Amino acid sequence: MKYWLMKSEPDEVSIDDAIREGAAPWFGVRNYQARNFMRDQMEVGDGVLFYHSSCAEPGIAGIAEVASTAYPDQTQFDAKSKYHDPKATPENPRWMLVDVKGVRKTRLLSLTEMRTYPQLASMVVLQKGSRLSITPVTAEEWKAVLALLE
DNA sequence: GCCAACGTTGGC
DNA sequence: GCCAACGTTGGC
Repeated sequence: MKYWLMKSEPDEVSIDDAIREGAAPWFGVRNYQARNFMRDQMEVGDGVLFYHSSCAEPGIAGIAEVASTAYPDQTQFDAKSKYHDPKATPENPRWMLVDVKGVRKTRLLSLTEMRTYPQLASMVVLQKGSRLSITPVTAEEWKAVLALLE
């Protein structure tokens, strides 16, 4: 059992969407580090901090969980998709994803608030210049975040 | 819209 | 393999 923080633009998929839709493919990741986390490390049941990015109030907006192991992201094969990758083929997929299921909405733990807590200072998402859309969260960080969301 | 930080591409 | 140019992310 591992823990993760996953960024989503609420204009695309918000925590409300994720809860309403249930398990849904986390498509569109086009970064190798983030892909490798999904492909190599994620397991069904892993905890996810659902983070809203590129919006008025960026921060953790809810809890989700990993709902599948990794499989190919179908949007890479779709010439009409903005996530199309001409170098990917079904025989040789480049991009993998997992299904993610929204569990519950929480209060918004904003990025600025997160920065005020020493117990969260180690989180990858808070590091200078960090822009990875999927980052590992330690058990200690997970517990600390959940305590703040009570 | 700006821009710092970082990732990717491609010529050499 | 180096690295300049370019593209993207994402907070502000």
